[in-house]
Amino acid sequence: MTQVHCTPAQTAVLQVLRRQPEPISAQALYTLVKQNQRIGLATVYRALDALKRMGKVQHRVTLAGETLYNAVEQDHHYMTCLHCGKSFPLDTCPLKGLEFSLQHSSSFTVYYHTLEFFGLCEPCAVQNGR
Amino acid sequence: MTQVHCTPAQTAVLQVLRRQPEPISAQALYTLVKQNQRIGLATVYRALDALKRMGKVQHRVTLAGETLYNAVEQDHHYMTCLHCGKSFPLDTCPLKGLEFSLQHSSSFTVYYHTLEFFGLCEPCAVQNGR
DNA sequence: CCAGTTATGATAATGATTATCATTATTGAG
DNA sequence: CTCAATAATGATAATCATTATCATAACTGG
Repeated sequence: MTQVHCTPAQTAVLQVLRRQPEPISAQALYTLVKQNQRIGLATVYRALDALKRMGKVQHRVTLAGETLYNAVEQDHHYMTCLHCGKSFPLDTCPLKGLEFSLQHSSSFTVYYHTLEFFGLCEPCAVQNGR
Repeated sequence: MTQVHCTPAQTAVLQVLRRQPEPISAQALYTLVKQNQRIGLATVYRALDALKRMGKVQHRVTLAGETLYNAVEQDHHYMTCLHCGKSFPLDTCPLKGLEFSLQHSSSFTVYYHTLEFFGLCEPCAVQNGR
């Protein structure tokens, strides 16, 4: 059964996450939260998962296979270079303002979305013959 | 230096991938390719990476942390339930037809994008009190 | 035909995430 | 308020997809 209230750990994790200007990994978050209170790494993972299912936290996965989390309030989107791996933030979400109620079959409740563009950044494109 | 020509392994991987109706994992692809020729798992991963950098293959990561690949020709998008993990395909890409040349700073060459919606599917939403 | 370079395979190593399990906190009935 | 049942937590072992390593095979240009 999906819980309604947050556990202390979840509250702590969410609180720290909301202060981050950029999406952050579970491990990095673990380090930050631990500065203020006793908490285990597993609990951080569990909290992030629960918060995701509550629609309060969203995630994306880097090319290195690391999952990054951020509060849903900040909807981050990036262009990521397939060559050097760097990510460049977009200033707006291209989906902003579009109406998707139609698209989302009435039976699915959307909490958040992940949108990312992949390709080559200028330096890498040049360096590789065009 | 980014290569221009495909190696035999890359050609084989791409060929099999193009036959798949759905995005598939590297390991599953490995099994399929191996039915026709001698190939190593590492080579499949290397080929997929190279094909990605050539803009011929795109990827997305499941909630289970598995990376799925598909030929760029088929632009798949999904709604994924955060509770049961099932993915439901969208019939159209919401970005279709939109113009992003402005969005993509002229200096970034976009090969593909990944768009995914997360939330709760009907059954899971009901089962969890709304 | 050979030297140098690139691709490949098999397998060991990596590392983020998850499972396990004993312990602690919480909650509700009485 | 007190105890039993349930949920949460922490420490750590286990998992498993992906990557690194390294010896071998294929290819390329001269």
